[in-house]
Amino acid sequence: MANLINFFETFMSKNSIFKNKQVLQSSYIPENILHREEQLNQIASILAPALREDRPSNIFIYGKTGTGKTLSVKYTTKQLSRVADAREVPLKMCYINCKLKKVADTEYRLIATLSGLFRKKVPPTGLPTDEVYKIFFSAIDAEKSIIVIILDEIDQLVSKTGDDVLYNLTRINSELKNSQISIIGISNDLTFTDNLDPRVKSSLSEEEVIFPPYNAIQIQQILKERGRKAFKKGTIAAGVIEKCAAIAAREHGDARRALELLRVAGELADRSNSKKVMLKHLDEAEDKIERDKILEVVKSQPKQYQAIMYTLLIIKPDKKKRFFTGDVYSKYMDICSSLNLRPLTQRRVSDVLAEFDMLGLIRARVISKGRYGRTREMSMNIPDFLIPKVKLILKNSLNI
DNA sequence: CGAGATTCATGTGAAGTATACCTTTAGGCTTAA
DNA sequence: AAGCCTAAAGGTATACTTCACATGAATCTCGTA
Repeated sequence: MANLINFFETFMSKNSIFKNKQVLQSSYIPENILHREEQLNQIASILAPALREDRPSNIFIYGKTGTGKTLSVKYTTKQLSRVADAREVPLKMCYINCKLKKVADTEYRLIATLSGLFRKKVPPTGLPTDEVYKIFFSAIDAEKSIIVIILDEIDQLVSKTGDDVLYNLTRINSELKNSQISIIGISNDLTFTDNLDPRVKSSLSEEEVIFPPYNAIQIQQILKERGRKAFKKGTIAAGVIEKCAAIAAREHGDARRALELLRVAGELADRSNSKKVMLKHLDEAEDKIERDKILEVVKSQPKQYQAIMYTLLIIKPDKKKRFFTGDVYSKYMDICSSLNLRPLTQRRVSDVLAEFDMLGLIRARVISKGRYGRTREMSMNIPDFLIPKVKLILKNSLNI
């Protein structure tokens, strides 16, 4: 006990190198956004008519991850609704991330969570989908207002459930008496619109905004700006920002990654009682981020998925080695029987493996081996140094 | 020797099933007049 | 008689299974040079 009190005391008296760590969190919205003037202006001028209670055009936004799409949209809509509030213009913004499982990854759930934002609770299952539409419909049409629905990572939704949802959403306007909705779709898949129903495509992308990647210099400026607010003066060693930017620029100019890197490096520096963020902290941070991300994904998988993941690790944890669906499935059957777990069918396992590919846990592609059939060729995408740790987690969670 | 047919192992789409959950309805019980 | 609670009935979404067909290049077959 005494030890811990001591620990907390020193923790508090020890001065952190952070001034305000929040600034580096990905949820943080700075008051001025660098290098996105053009995009911000575009979005703002498209949305501005909302203040005169006209329906703004639908917007389709694309650009790779970490190019500031979400940030810019949130920033604009936040300012816009501030003005709207001041002038008592009825304007409502709904931000939804379609990637989140159990939140908005099916048509039903999307409309359900949307209704939830209007204080109309919808049960997680049981209602017919059109019933949910009706609930949503009456919720938004209850009083006159302009509603902007922001669908982040919209490509995820469509690839899983098709574009009917979008069609229904864009069509809903003609039925509404009081309100009008417009949709902002955000996607980081540039080819996303290609497989879209032409009607949906044309109405969703009445306006388009493109976010190009940042270059290394721009990322540096962003990092400096945020670093200045986040860290106390003189706590960043020379070259740290530069290296951080270089690492991120290597990955198509992903600013989110750069900021995360800087934050985690700072945390590591703090923890090791260092007075400055050093270059070595960056290296450590890179590992830690990757590790945490993967461990997080693995931990949050359902049991069956974990069993399959475990099978993959047993088969060949080597990054280079290739393996096929057949190998995986037969081994998986073994593991299931030794675990007393009812095995899924091969059909299902095939889908799960495809999902692992999407999650980046494995790399997979479908190949034909000619006379020897056709299969999914896979290789592990989890770095070697993490394998034992992942294995341990799975063992724990599967009671092995 | 080369064009076309064959073959294998599994991908993939569609339809069916089990489960968990929702609303509605009918019956049974209580309560108040 | 009206009100309230409970359990059964009837309905849905979702995760998974079952069924059946699609794939595509290595290999085989067979006619031809």
